[in-house]
Amino acid sequence: MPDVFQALAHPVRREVLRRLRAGPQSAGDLASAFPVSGPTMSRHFATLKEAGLIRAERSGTTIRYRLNVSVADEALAMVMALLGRTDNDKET
Amino acid sequence: MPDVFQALAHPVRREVLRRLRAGPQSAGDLASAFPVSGPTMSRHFATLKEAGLIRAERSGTTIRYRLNVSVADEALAMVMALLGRTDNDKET
DNA sequence: CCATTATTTAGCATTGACGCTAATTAGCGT
DNA sequence: ACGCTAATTAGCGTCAATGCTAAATAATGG
Repeated sequence: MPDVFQALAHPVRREVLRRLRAGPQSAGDLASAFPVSGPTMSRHFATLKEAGLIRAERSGTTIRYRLNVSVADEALAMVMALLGRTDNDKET
Repeated sequence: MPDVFQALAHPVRREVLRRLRAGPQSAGDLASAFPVSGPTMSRHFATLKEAGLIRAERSGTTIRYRLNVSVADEALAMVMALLGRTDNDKET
């Protein structure tokens, strides 16, 4: 799984993930919500896909993307392990 | 707050954060734990500092870094908002 | 098979990240 | 002031990420 953190590093990709939390969406619909070209969006999808965060599913001519919940959960667990509290500190 | 996600995107910086969870540590001690030059480490510290994730504190000639718990908590909350479950899905 | 729509891949330019060595700043002891 | 140690800033390569337009692939309908 090629670096989930790298995939999260770009605002467009984060927004894609946020939109996919509401449910699956086609590449086209997703792409039209951003001020970048289709090919560029396609590359962002590929990055998210390689990180395992989303999955593609063909439906005729359109491709529907959806959040890969298990990997998202793993990523969240990693971040918690990294930044989460352990009752070692006590300040702002 | 200059992109926390960008700061988390590099493995060395993540490891630094992980080490700082155990408590404050000097720049030198921290740096000697990684196979990169001091100046490079210094830049990583700067990135983490700009993201607000760590704080510097001079102690004589040495500089001690420590996790900024409040920002770490905020970052964690952001990731949870991004990837956390909402009871909308039901699969692997 | 050709046209059309949806999406990705190819190719290219620009920008930013990363890492190095050399030089600089900062503090302390003599 | 000088020298020493700790750390950062400056300057410079190199490589990866981002974004574009143009071309290719995939699926469907006539």
